[in-house]
Amino acid sequence: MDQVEIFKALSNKTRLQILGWLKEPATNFPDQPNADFENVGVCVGQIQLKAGLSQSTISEYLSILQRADLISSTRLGQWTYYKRNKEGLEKLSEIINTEL
Amino acid sequence: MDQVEIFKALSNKTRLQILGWLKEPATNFPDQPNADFENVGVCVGQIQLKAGLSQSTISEYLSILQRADLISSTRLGQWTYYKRNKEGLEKLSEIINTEL
DNA sequence: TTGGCATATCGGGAAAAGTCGATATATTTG
DNA sequence: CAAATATATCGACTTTTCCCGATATGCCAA
Repeated sequence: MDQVEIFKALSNKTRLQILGWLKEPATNFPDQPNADFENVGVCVGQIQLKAGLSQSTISEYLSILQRADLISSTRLGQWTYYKRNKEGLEKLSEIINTEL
Repeated sequence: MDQVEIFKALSNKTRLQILGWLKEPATNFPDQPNADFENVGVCVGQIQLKAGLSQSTISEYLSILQRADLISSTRLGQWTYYKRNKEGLEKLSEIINTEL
């Protein structure tokens, strides 16, 4: 994964917020029914609701974050759940600490 | 400083390279005459030479990095020297580790 | 198997970023 | 002070990003 793409993914207020929300899903998405935050994460609709942007925009933003390895997705039935990707964030931290 | 602006500053290959070069100035700018890397850093012309983009572009890039607190500048005579800003980078690391 | 949700993809218009050459400003030196 | 040099700023053009509505796709239930 290109480093520039990681930083581009983070260069947007809404995408940064989403990542922050997914760090504490139980706190930030108290209304998600049948939540299994640990294993699957939060579904697109809940994130969209909280972000207040269009469905297509949020779907796109989530895929940008996923391409940057910052989040990962699981499909369950008609829902796609996204969660924080610990490994990707650790790698980012590593880049900053060793290369910049 | 807005977090988004920090990540935007890093969302460009050349700017990322500059920051990397300034981490090891003695290695990356062996030709700078009268170099005082510790105290002042590297002058714009040397960075421009290495980056291979126009003078105006590099000047602008350096000011973007400075606005993001990732580097700092010192004017000495007709030269402006830029160096890595340790504190800003530590703060960035902190953001990633605690908020994302 | 059809209708209804949830999500993804597509196409586009507006805004921002990338990058340049030209010009302005500051500093040193003759 | 005038010329020379280093850097900053400006104006312009191209490319990318933002964000939307419309449409497509996938999945479930009746």
